[in-house]
Amino acid sequence: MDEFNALATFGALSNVTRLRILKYLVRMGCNGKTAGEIGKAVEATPSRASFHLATMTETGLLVSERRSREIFYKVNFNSIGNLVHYLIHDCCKGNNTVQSCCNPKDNCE
Amino acid sequence: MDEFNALATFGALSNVTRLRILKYLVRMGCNGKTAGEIGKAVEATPSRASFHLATMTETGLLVSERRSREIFYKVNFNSIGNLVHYLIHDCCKGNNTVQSCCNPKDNCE
DNA sequence: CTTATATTTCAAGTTTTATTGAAATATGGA
DNA sequence: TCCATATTTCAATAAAACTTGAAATATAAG
Repeated sequence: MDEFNALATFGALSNVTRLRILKYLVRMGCNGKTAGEIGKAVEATPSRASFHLATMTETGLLVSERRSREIFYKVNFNSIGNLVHYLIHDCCKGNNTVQSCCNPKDNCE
Repeated sequence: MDEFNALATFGALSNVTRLRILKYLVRMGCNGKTAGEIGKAVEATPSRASFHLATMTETGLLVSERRSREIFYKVNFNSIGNLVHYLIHDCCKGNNTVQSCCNPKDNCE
């Protein structure tokens, strides 16, 4: 992941509707859910849901697939993993676990 | 970390100036750097640097300390760790390493 | 007390992002 | 073909975030 994609992905995660879409889709599992179902779940109008789903798909957080008239969206876990890796690599100098990153012993005080 | 703080922290990381401030301060180590040095490093005017440093400090990403006329800022690694934990907990159902989160085997395909 | 340095705060303007509702596109069935 | 459903796209507006430069605050030194 490069800086441009990291910025876009952090931006995608910084909106409450999109963060709730992500949480909903994580719960809903591997088949994904339709744009309509997602919109209802997060209480967004169709066009608003579509707008946020497009943003999340552009950054790579979600992947979409049309099945007949419906479009299914699901989480791209690799994208989340890549973001975490980017954050840990750049912010914790290569330590690659949450534990070593967050250990107070490593935090200068 | 709650949803509100996660949103604010993702927002703090979604701006290129702030992301570069974070990277700079990670490199610069535990004593921190002054607002002036940080501003020069990321090519921001004093007021712009101050604005972004305030945003980052409010979310908990940075901590500040005045020493005489200067204000030193440094990274709060716990904040980054908490954010990663929030992301992994909510997005990967409790698996707490990057590896298990991102393993394609767990990704339904 | 005055001046200089470091930083923040404020108000104004600009840019970006988000919302809304209507219209357009895509698919499937009668 | 015509109609219904699902979703997206578009244009207009609204809201939030960012930038700028000037003024204010805080600290220190002469």
